[in-house]
Amino acid sequence: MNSLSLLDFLKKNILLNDEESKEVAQFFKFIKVRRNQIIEREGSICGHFYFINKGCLRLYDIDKKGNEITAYFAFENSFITSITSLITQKPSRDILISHEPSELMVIDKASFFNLTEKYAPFRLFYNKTIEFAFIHAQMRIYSFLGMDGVDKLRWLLEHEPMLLTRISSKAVASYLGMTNSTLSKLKAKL
Amino acid sequence: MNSLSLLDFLKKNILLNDEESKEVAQFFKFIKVRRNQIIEREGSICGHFYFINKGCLRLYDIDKKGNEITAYFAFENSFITSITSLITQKPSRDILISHEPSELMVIDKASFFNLTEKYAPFRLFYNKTIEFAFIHAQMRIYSFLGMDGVDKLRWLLEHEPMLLTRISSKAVASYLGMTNSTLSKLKAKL
DNA sequence: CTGAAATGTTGTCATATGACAACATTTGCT
DNA sequence: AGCAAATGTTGTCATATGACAACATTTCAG
Repeated sequence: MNSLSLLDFLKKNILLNDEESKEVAQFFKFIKVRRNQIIEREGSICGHFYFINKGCLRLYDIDKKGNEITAYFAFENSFITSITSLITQKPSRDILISHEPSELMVIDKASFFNLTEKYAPFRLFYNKTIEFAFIHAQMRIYSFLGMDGVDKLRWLLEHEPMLLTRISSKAVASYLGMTNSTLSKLKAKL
Repeated sequence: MNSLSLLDFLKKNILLNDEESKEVAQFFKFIKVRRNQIIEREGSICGHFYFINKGCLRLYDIDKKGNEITAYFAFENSFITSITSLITQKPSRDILISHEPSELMVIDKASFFNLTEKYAPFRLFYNKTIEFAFIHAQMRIYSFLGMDGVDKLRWLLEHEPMLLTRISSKAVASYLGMTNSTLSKLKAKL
């Protein structure tokens, strides 16, 4: 059964009971994606949330100079989407891509927000998720605006070491706001 | 009467009726602060939300090198607080300071969250506020990681021009992630 | 009002990082 | 398995920005 991990998550992290968890899970659809597969593209209005059963996704943007800037990464047992486009309902600047072969549970925006209306714990979970996404973004601003390259790399080793083991250097560099050649040189320096 | 602006805000932006607005407003306390007065200090656990009746506040942090990094600014008719400390209930890295003589309506954390329980429109407003704070932080990451100084300044002129008219250059520089001397030179270049 | 402190401007200089390129390595398609 | 494309490494060079300092201007407290 493909939604085992989602059911677990609904029970343990969102604190729904068995019954509710099954009801909620019915609104999700299982999809499988290859490595480096684009899941949401730039220019479209994002209408889905993705729960990651297995694998990892990345949300990024392409700036005026043609360079990638990474918004964030997500791994198993977490949700990801282009929240900006989803909330504003404007065409997205973001691209959502898989970095490993992944198994996802997809839910459309309307169903998702209906669930936040119907199930108080689900709403609470959504609100907490946004709060922590904000705190994380804020921490990144604090951390990256002041630091030089070596310090950013050390920061990453301390706070999000998984990125360095599971994600391509190019994508990590785009998350740290530097080029891949600079990142490569910094890693050599240690 | 000091809470006129708050009452207006509760009615127009949060969509509470007259009765409800008055009830809600009772939980706020009026305070007046001078220019450059510290309202929340580093190291304490933040327990209040501040509605700005008049004036402007800034939330910032001091990094390892001793440089200021600004999280955000807020002007009249908006809320501000050290949301990270308030949510995590950990000692704050943030300092909240006034940049003009300001009139504030303060509410403690517990009362605030009680209001989100009691009044659905108030809860909705809080959730929307966090969503947009997140979107704003994300936009800043996108905008600032890739850009050089001139582009950041142009970005600011386009998106938040009020900062350049109402806020000291030093504080603006700390928002853009550059030194005040660099900002000064960039402004000279146009 | 007056002087002290904070802020803003401008200059010089050192340095971290981007741009670009050559090459090595890994990945992915058929 | 084998070739093409993407990614990673390393080098050289140019440049934007930080560090620091001198000075001008503004702000603020007594």
